[in-house]
Amino acid sequence: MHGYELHQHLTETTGLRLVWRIKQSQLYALLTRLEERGYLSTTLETQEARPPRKIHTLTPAGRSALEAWLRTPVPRGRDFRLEFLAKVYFARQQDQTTLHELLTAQECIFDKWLAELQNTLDTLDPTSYEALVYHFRVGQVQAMLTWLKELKAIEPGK
Amino acid sequence: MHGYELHQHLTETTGLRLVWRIKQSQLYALLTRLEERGYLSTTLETQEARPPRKIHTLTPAGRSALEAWLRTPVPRGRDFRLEFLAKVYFARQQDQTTLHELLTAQECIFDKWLAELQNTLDTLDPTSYEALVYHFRVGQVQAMLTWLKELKAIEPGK
DNA sequence: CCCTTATACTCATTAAATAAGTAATCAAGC
DNA sequence: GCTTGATTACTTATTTAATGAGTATAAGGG
Repeated sequence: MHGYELHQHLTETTGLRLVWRIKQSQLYALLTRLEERGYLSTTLETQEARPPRKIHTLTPAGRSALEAWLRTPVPRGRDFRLEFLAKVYFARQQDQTTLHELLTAQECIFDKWLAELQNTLDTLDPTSYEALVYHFRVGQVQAMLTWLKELKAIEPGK
Repeated sequence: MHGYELHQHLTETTGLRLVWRIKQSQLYALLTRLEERGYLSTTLETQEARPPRKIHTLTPAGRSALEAWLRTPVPRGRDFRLEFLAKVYFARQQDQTTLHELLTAQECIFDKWLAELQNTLDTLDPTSYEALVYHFRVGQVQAMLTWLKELKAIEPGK
């Protein structure tokens, strides 16, 4: 796909735009960076009377980086809203197994984190600011965990 | 306070560092920006054999901007984790009324947002990616709302 | 015929964040 | 007594992300 077309997909067609919005100029910059890093190869498709299209294709390195990325859960809660939901977007387009494994891996990470949070919360003065922050985090992680579980239940499982 | 001291407070003493971490160089940059915008006034305190301290004081404009900021709820959920929790940090140092009003205002905004989310969720194909994203958001907002309510109940409220 | 919209990409600028440095003092250790 | 390392206080350079605006051309609509 060339940059222009890709941008159209991202702003119109795709559901991905719900979680990941990018301006045109930023996308172009991103594409050249991805090429520099060897994830994309680019060929020019000249047209008469229009600027030539840069057709970008995933290199083998690019494809395997993508595959790896989309199987890896995110380490921190703050990456969930954007990055993890993007992973889910792509994982759903692969087989259901990929999605299931992603969800389970993420659940596992959050289970551990939740336990840690609960632990430190217990050590804190319940009237302190710290306690209030930890209490908030516990709530957020719990919400993410129930969402993960519900999604696993809904999806036409493996 | 001068920049160095402020940075020490932010990395050691304060509970604020739980939600808001800043590198030294970034803090200095921020302070000069705040001065440029008229929120801080700066005086030099020369010492022998040490670089002079820049003592920063809130201008009236700065103080009132702070007051306004800390009474204003955040418009979007993604600003909650960092910005809203910071507001709570400062609001707790004022009288309890300020905190209570902040919490209530935020609750009000999220109530409306939740209703909107529920509405659009109903119109969506439940197997679509969009539905899944909205479902997630509903969960997050609900978690924030219960946290807000619990905090209101706990604080020695007016 | 003029004005808008679509096509396709570029460039300049601002803003945010990190890393790394400076240069002097003081305390402690071998 | 000489080095090592921590403390004080602020600077500078570099990278990265993000925004905004701009270019040039052609097709389509009133």
